[in-house]
Amino acid sequence: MESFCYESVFGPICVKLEEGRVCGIELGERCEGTVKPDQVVVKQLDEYFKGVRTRLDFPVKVSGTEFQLRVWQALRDVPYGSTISYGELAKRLNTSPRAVGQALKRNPLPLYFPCHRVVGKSSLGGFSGGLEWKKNLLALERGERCAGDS
DNA sequence: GCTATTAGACCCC
DNA sequence: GGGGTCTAATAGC
Repeated sequence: MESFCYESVFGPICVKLEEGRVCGIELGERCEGTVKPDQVVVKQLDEYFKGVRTRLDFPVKVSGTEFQLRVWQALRDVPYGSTISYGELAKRLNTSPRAVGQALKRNPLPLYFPCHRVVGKSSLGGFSGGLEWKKNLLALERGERCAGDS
């Protein structure tokens, strides 16, 4: 498995590649970096973390059940800077909130599939890379300086 | 197949 | 706000 490390403002990110395509993103993980960082991916991440880019679009390789792919694809319809509840997303996919949560948890490509934009109805919900990331990313998209600022 | 588990939602107190 | 109950997909048996 090829990989490289990207240093974001919120912390390190390990990007995993397969056949030149992104197949995994791990937030908060610093990895060895077996290959030279992919400039296309790095540029998009730079722009995203600067708040310039609202959508990541690089070649990816995803694997999952048909249901999971449907959920992840649906995420890309959630507009930048807004959030959707698990229930609402479930309604769109004609399934249950619980199942949506299961699929999101197994999302191998956070950021690319913006699972941080999915929140619980009366709580933040969870996040695979840690809740701090979710809060930071939402703050970034809402144009705030930093999470927790008052 | 069946059972336990889960990043939710709902209702009731 | 803290318990129960329903829920659908998944992992493990």
